[in-house]
Formats: sequence, structure tokens, C-alpha cells
Amino acid sequence: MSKKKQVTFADIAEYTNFSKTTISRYFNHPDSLTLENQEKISQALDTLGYKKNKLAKVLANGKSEFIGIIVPNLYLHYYSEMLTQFLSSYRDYHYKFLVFVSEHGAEEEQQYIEELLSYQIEGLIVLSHTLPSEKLASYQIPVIAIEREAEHISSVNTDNYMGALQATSLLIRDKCDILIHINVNVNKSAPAYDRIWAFQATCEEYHVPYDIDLSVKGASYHELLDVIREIFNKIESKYPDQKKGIFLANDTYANMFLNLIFQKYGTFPSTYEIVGFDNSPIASKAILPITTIGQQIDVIAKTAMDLLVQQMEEQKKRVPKPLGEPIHKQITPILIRRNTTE
Amino acid sequence: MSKKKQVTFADIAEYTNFSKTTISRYFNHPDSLTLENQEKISQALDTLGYKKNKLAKVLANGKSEFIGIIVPNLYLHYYSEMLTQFLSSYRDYHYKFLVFVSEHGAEEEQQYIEELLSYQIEGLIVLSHTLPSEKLASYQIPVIAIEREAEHISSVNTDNYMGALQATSLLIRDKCDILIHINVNVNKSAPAYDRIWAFQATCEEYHVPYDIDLSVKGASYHELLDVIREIFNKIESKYPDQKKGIFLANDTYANMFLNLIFQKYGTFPSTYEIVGFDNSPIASKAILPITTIGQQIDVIAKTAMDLLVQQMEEQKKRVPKPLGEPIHKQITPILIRRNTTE
DNA sequence: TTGTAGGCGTTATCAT
DNA sequence: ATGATAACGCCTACAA
Repeated sequence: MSKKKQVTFADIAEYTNFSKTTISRYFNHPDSLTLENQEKISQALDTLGYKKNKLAKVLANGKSEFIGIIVPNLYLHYYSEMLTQFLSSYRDYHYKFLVFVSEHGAEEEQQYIEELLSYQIEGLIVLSHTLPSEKLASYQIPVIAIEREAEHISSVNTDNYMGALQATSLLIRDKCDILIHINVNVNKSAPAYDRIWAFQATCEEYHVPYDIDLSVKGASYHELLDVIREIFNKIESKYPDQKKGIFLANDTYANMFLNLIFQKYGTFPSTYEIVGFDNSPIASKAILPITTIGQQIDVIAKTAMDLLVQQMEEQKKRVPKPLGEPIHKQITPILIRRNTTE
Repeated sequence: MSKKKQVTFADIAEYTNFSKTTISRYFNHPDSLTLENQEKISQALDTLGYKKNKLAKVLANGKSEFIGIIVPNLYLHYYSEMLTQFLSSYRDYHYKFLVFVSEHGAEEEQQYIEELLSYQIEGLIVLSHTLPSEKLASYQIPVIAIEREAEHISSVNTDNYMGALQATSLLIRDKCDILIHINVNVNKSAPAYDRIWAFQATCEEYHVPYDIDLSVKGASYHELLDVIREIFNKIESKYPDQKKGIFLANDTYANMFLNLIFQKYGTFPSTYEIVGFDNSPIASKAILPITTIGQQIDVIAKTAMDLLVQQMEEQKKRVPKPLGEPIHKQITPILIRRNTTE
């Protein structure tokens, strides 16, 4: 007889001579019971060893308190930090998160979403970029996109333009002779394209010579490093005696570049300034702490949650508005000055 | 009337003139239907736009397919990689994960576990170390501990002894004059204590001079760096011309140490060898790729899942065995030779 | 191969 | 302030 069933409201009710309804009220509207009876029930709960069953509750009232999250991976600090922020929001919002890592294309991702829906998630947070926002919008639940295409759904993004503007301005203020931006060949529809655009616009506005190198590519660290090395060598020979202000697309590239400089010179020469992007751990652990643009991941996550919660609340009303126009928010990143700039 | 209810088995049944039972069978025992009727139902499903409700299914059959995970944080690569591995295991095992980040002590952690239990989780994976294993065992569900105290519950750990043995042996083989191990003052009951023990034992076995410095401490990166710098200076003055083999407790420390060397000498002198632990990203991104001991996180996660699944299956039987004696597994880490050793 | 009836544990709607 | 009863959507004997 080790198949001991759960203790249920029925058991409590029987034990206390109340009805199941009253037990339910004890949890959801305790004020409607006399203090005396509350106490009586409270007693019964732990003599019988009651444990609640939220699944039954969800089935009955339809509020799962589940949010689905789809991340491309957790290898990148950006994603794991973002996930941390969402998971930590439990303390404030009490939503639980069902997390899927999607790295095998659109079909897999759709399956995950179906699975999530079958658990009655109330909302969805998407950091992956395989499904078009049109498809995501079609699921008819609140969706927030983060740092991805989001034409048909609400989104929260870093203000990439402002970030790149800050980086570029710093290099100009520090009187670099030539400014160079190093990046992959970003798609123009991706939010991150603004970094390139802002760099260029700022350089032109201040009439500073600049160069943009979008030749970075590679799947592995080593492939990337090889490309960065080539770029480094090119820069070295092309601008030998000038003060070079290098703005790289992220801290990983920046760190590679810094290492190449350090390996060649054994120190960080005053003819270089380097600014990265992301404020990832590598930026502070580098041989010289790297100046970088810090995405405010906590703010982004908070903003996304607020947006999502608002939409989810709306959906719970008896006559919910039909999700309306997507809302797009931008979060300004902050310049973190460290040792690769003056 | 936008309060459109879900399409249920009842609707399908009505539409197809079958009973709800037959619809249920279509999903769970399709073989028991004629192909013709399967087709008929299949049609009905998508003309009516059916979406399954797994919560109802769970309530009815008791199998939630949920596993709870408690991690201390995701900031450390070790944890986020571990979480990735578990989340990715969905493809093979089809268990869903409810993840909590616990960083505010035992009380909070207990609340999380209660919450997890209320969602009828079938098993629990614990990476945090605030609750004693005795407490965890008392919840009467399958629990796997990872890299933590686990007297009363099953566990999977890195074979820290073997890892440290490999590191130490390498330094001896490379004919270092003096071996030095740098670590925090690890608690003797923690699995990681074996690293210290193995280092010492191996040095003594091979009659090699050694030193153990357990003075590392600090909450922030900067505090740690200050301590490591002190240790570095001490070593520099104490063993000026000898070949020093440094084995550090993790790659973060190793990277700090390497940076200090590089900053002082502008290069990596042949009087040093360095071995880290963890194979974290910093080890390969360092100014010189660091030789390290790689924990086989994928293997650990796989082993943990196998163990857990086995125990969960047992619990689903009509007469489950009462969880029995805890099983402890050790996974041997691997030496990853890079540029800070010969 | 298919159907009937009851149950999973909670909440919601009326009553009283 | 408290109850009776019917959902919620699915599963599982037991029957036929």
C-alpha cells in the first residue's frame, strides 16, 4: 500500500467538518473565515500533511502562471545573464518559467512552442531568431521579443545606436587619428546593425577619418581569431604611427585584438584605444580591463517582464482586448570606462 | 464573445461521433483504432484546431514529466553549461525543467522546493549547497546532487582527485623544480577538497618539493585579484630562478596569475608552467591559452539524467521500491593541454 | 474496436 | 460565513 495518495481538500474538509469550498476559501479568501476556523483548518493542514497541487488549481481557474522562454543558447554570457534575470524575477512576479534551448532550426522551435502552449503558458519570451515575428504573433498569446526582429510583436532592445554613439564619441574625444569599426557583416534588419550606422554617422558628423571592416566571420574561436589577426596586421601596416581608435562589435573580438597587441608589443602602446561591446566577463578579465558598452540586461529583463505582465493581465480579463499594436522599447546602454582608453 | 474556450476531446468526439475515450486512445494507443478512423479523427483535429492540454493530462494520470532544478547562479560558466546540458536533454528524455536560481539562503530554497512539489515534479536536481542532503532526502522524491555534499542522496561529481592528479603529474613530468597549489581554504567535506589532497599526495609520492597556498578569498573579482597578486609576488621572491609549476583551483585564478606574469615580463617566461581547472571560456580566451583540467559537464549531466530517470521510473511503478540507498558516481575529467605548459 | 462512468484536485456559481 | 454542485480536460478501469 505504498501508493499513498495526496491529501486533498476533501480530506481536510472531512477532518474539519467543513466543505471543500471552505478549505479553498481558506487559501484564496481567508478573510471570509473566522479567525477561529482559520486556525482550525491550519491545524488540520499540518496534522494531515497537506501539500498543494497547483496543477489542479490551474486546470480549474485557467491561470498557469507559466511563461515560456526560448533562448538560442546559454553559452553566451548575454543569454545566460538574461535568463538569470528572468528567473530571478520570480521573487517579484511569481511567474514560473519553462525554458527551451533552441539551436536546431525553425521546426524544432515550433514544436517547443506547441509544447509550451500545451502547458497553458500565459506568455512567451523569445530570444532566438529563427521564427519570423509574424509566425510568433499568430499564436495569439502575449509575446516579447528581445534583441531580434519584432515587426509584429512587442520587443525590448538595447539602444544600439546610443551605444555605438557613446563608444565612437569617446574615441573622438580621446583624439584618435583614425577610427576603425570591426564587425561581422550584420543584416540591415537586425537591431545590431545600428552599431555600424551610428559609428559611421558619428565619425562623419565630427569629420574624423574612419574605416569600417565587416570581414569578421567564423564558427569557432580559432577561426574568428585568425580573421581578427588578419585585420590587426592590416591595421598595423596601414596606420603605423597614427593613434588608432578601435571599436569592436563585442568584447570577445576586443579581447582578441587586445591580446594580439599585447603579444606583439608586450604592453599596451599609447597608439591604441579599444572599446568593446556587451560588458561580458572577458572584458574585465582581460590582460588589461577593456572599456566597453554595457547592455543593461537587468533593465531589459525588467522592462520585458513589465510589458509581458501587462499584456498577460489584459488577457485574463473577461473581455480581453485583442493584443493590439506591438510596443517597442529601447534601453540605453552605458559606457564602462576601463583601461583600454585614457 | 472573445472568451473562446479550448477545443476538447468532447468537441472532437461530438464532431466525429466517437466517444471521448476513442479520442484519448487516438493519442495514447493509436494502434487500437482502424487506420480509417485515425484519419477521420486526424482530420477533425485540425479542422477544429485542437491544441492539447498537458496539464489536464498530468492531473489525470499523475505523470508531470517535470523535473525541478535548483542552481546557485548562472554567472559561473560551470552552472550555465550544466543547465544547458539538462535543458538540451529534452530532446532525448522529454522531461521539462522548472528552474530556480537560489541565492538567498535555505529558507528561500525550501519555498522553491515546495513550489516545485506543488507542480508535481517527478524528480529534483540540486546544484546549490544551502540545504543539507538529509533535508533533501526527506522530500521523498528522486533527487540528484551535483558537485555538492550528498550523504543521503544520490550524486554525480567530477573525480576531483583524478583531475588534480593529472595536473600535478604533468607539472612533474615537465620537470618543474617547485610545485605550488593555489586554492581557497576548501571545506574538507566538499568534493573539491580532493584537489588539494591529490596534489599533496602526488607531490609526496614523486618526492617533488611543493607548496600549498590556501589563502585565496574575496567576493569580487578585484578582491580576488589582489590576493592572487600578493601570492604571485610572494612566489616571485621566494623562488626566483626555479622553474615553478603552478596548479590553480580554477581557470579564473589561473588567468589572473597568467596576466600578472605577462604584465611583469611582457611574455610568458620558461620558468613558469600553469594549469587551471574547469576548462571555462576564459582559459581559451586568455592572452595565452591556458592548460586546464576539463570537467566533462555533458557526461556529468547525462549521468545525472540517467540516474534520475531510473529512479523516477521506479517511482511510477504500482509498487515502487522506497528509493533505496543513494548511488554516487564520479566522472573523470580530462587534461586539456594548451600553451601554459610545454 | 469502441463506449460508459467515475475520478484527478481545485475553483466558480449559486444558494442559504 | 458556509455549502452543494458543476465545471476544468483528460485518463482508466470495466463493459460491450
